Amino acid sequence: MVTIVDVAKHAGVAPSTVSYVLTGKRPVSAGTRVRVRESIQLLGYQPHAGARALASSRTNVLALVLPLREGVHLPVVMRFVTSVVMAARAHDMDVLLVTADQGAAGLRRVAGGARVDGFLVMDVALDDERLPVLRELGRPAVLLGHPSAVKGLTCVDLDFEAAGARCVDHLAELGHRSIGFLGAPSAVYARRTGFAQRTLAGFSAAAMRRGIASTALPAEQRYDSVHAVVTTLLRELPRMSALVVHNEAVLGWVVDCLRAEGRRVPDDVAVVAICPDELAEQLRLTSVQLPADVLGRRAVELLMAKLNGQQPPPLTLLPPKLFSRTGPVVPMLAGQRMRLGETPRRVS
Amino acid sequence: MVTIVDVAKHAGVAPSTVSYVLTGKRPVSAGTRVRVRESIQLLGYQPHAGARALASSRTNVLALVLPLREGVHLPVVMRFVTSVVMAARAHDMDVLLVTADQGAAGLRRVAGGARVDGFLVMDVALDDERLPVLRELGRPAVLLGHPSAVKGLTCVDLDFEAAGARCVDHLAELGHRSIGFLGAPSAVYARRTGFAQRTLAGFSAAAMRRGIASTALPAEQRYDSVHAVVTTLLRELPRMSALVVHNEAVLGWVVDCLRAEGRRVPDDVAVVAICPDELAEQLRLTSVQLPADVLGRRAVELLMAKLNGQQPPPLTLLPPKLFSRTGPVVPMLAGQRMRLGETPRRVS
DNA sequence: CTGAAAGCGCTAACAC
DNA sequence: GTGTTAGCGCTTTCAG
Repeated sequence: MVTIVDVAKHAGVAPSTVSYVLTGKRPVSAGTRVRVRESIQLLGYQPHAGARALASSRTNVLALVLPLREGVHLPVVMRFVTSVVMAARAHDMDVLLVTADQGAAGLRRVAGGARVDGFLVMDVALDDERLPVLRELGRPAVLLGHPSAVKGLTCVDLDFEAAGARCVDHLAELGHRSIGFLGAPSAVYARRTGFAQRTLAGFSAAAMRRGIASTALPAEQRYDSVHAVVTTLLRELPRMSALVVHNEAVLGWVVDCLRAEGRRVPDDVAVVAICPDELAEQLRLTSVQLPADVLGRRAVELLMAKLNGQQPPPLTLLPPKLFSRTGPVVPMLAGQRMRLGETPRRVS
Repeated sequence: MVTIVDVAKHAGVAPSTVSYVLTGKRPVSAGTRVRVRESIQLLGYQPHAGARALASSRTNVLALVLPLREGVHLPVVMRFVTSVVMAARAHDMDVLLVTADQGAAGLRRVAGGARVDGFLVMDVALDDERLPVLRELGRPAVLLGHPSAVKGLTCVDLDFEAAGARCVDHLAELGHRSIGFLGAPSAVYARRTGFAQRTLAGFSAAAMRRGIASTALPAEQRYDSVHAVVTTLLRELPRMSALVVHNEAVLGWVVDCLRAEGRRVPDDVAVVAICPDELAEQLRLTSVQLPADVLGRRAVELLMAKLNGQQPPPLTLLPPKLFSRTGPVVPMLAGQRMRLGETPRRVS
């Protein structure tokens, strides 16, 4: 293995100088800097992460705490993961995965062993048991999602309340006076997950404010549940002309079910979703974006700020963006014809 | 911070003894062992990961290299991730995430800095550019998926070839004589991804062997593409009575499209999928399981074996398991009625 | 069965 | 602007 001493010898300088070239923590004359860089390149030197962590008590690793619970939409989680990893890499950080099932003990273990510099925690409940632990550990942490009391924390989230309201406003402007809401599985509300409750609250408040009739129901991740919810909504709100869907997993089925009940989408019932753009694009539905990439990146940036001793605001809320998609909604019903792309070619 | 010296003093032993109690690398008398354990507990001692790595050149961290390319199904990747993390934890290992976009350089960086003990690489292409790098790094690695030449490597994979054949066999036994194959996006085949090609090969060979008419087409992740493929298949194989689908992302649409073309599922066209059980269960389709949890766990176990100096076989293939689901397939068409669960209750 | 002590490779005072 | 050096906390010989 090639060490810092090897590099120092090769460049004819002291080990510390090599270190300073690498960290930039003290000025090095241009000449030596170049020489050291060349030696590093030539010898293929890579600082030993453990040694560095030991000497500097900085690991350049952050922990990403993942949810694994019912009702979390795997593709969305995966989008967060990739955006966090890429953002972290841009700050020369690596990402250590901690699954939520390891609970508070997992956080303790990882922090206690000085394995990570800070935490990124996803899927925070309104009254999350990990919050006291996070405080006690005294390591910088940023939450993706936010609990009820935000004081002393750093949280990033989409403004779900505004998102729920935004859907209503958009539909109201189009003239709808009776709007349904199809939400996440009931378990998600039962465990007081912030984003779900807030979206619903924003939706309800906006409907109330505008004197719009509305009803909200949770939907499980099964076709029959979605179907039951849709028929119930149609029964309870006979004049329902629009539906807000906050449940990525069953979004496609919602359209199916409306059609199965004889409602054309969007002519009879307009559908607005709160979901990742990619999914809405695929189904060609109007939607409020769930910008996992932006949220992930912002979370990493806030964590880096805290690691550098700054005190970012306790709550960063991203304003929701509604993207209106008109035109034919897929999937189509029997009998209708799609615009076809080129004829598929055989797999080679 | 509480160090090994603190524990040693508290227990009245030498630091080395504490170390040996922890690692078990040399026998310690029952009495002292208990005393040391108590002190550790009492003081809340956690070994410093960096110091440990420096002294022992073992990090207890493994790198998981994730694919991020077009056509990889995010939920499936996420299932692998969680199963790998949980299996790793069972071996007292943590998981560091490396995204494939970091490429060979990412592997070099992580290995060179002694950040990890070994690699788990997902989504390996038949002629993967990272393989030579992995060899050169000289760290234990296990591949999820396998390239064409397996010599000197350690790979775990579902036996996709057998999976493709299994679908044909199952359908043949049910009397089908004309079977279509709807595959992954063409990009997946273009980049010579092992699992996709092998499934197709197994399917084609089995059809050939049994004298069954068959046609295979790739499908993009858009409704119009799926629709085009389905109509093309129906045109090219007019007597097609069964369809094998190897494309999780569009599985639901396939059923929609068949119905849009006036074919009842499964009465007119039987559909067999190769996908995670959960998805098949949701759609109530017969399927060959994609057991991400088993594969992930097995991969970790093989990596641990290599870290312990063993030489596991170069290729572990899991036999495919077909799970037959009969009864109504969702989603239903307009006019048809689902068995309803209980009436949904309002979101509190 | 246990202790003493020499590093592991790097950083960050402290010197000049 | 650069060199010297004392640790960082742990493992692991070598001694007993």
